[in-house]
Amino acid sequence: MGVDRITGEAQDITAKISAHYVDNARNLPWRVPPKLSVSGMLPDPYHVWMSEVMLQQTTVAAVIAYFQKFTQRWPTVADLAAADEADVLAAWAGLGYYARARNLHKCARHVTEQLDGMFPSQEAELLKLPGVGAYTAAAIAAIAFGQRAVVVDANIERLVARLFAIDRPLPKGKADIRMGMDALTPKDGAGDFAQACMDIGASICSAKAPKCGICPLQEHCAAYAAGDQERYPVKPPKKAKPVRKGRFFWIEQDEKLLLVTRPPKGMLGSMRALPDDNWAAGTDGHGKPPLDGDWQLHENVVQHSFTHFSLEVDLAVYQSEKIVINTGDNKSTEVGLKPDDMLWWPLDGIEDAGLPTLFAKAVRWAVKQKLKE
DNA sequence: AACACGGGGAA
DNA sequence: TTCCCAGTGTT
Repeated sequence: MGVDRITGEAQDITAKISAHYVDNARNLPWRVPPKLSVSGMLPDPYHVWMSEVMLQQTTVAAVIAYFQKFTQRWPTVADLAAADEADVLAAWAGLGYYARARNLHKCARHVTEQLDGMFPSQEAELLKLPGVGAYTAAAIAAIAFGQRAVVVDANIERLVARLFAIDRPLPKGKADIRMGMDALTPKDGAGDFAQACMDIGASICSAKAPKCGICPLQEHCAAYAAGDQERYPVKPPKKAKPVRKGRFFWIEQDEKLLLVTRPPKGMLGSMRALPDDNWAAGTDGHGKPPLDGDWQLHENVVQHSFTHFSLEVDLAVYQSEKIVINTGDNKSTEVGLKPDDMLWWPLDGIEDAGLPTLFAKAVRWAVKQKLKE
């Protein structure tokens, strides 16, 4: 069953999606409500860009608080460009996929310094910006600039795959899905139309237990007609997730905790962290502490799941009285700690250090242990 | 084309 | 547990 089966109904489907949006749009902080949107009002491109980047592989519920925090702290793209990268990354901590935050800051500087603070309005130009891919470029062009662009995110992927019963598995099936969305996308109001589709995808055409009974597109849906809704979109089988072991090192002195800044690329790149045994390199960590002394080992205090592996974490606590770390020169110490990347953070305000969740979990465990003693 | 890249919520 | 989420960049 192909897209062509349904093209005759395309305008009908489009009209029903648009109509549904008028009364059922989610009220989201980066959005212009449909009532205002019809009179031509467009949202701030900075807000659209910020929200779209945050929403990449991330649920709306998780994004809202971060969006509020970022736009209050950095109201314009120039403000964000003027910020230190470390502050932006710390503010992003907990949201995940930290390359997004590095690219966000890089993009803000590019737009501010090279583009006079104006985001491009054309999809092809948007696509050149760091952290802006096919989806985000189309979304910004349509939502912030009123361009006709074919927007395909996970919601729309699912909605269209079901509507047309697209059998070719992803990622190849993405081309069919895109064609279907192209056939539906109106010349005017593509931004609201995309958001309308996403809302239906999120609240009706959900991944599990879709609410076909209240779906305005029920009579047009090929998957529903076949009683096969949950089969779409067809995806390839998933790979098994290996389990890896790693160790964090707790070094405390004068009520301050030793943190490091991680290397700028790869896992949790450029984020502040506890010193560890290099578990991120692709295998189990080596387990060796970064300096000589007495260590108390606590096994398996944290479990954490990443996209492609799970991690079991031990925490080794430094017990020796006085810590001797030569920070006088700029060489790597024998133990693998680079003075430039080290910082002592008051335990008191450790929640402000901007630690990714993995390390925040270990800190919470350690603080809790200490209270019990 | 396949893989790396976080974290939380839902069932 | 497993699956999924307003994907992008690298190899």
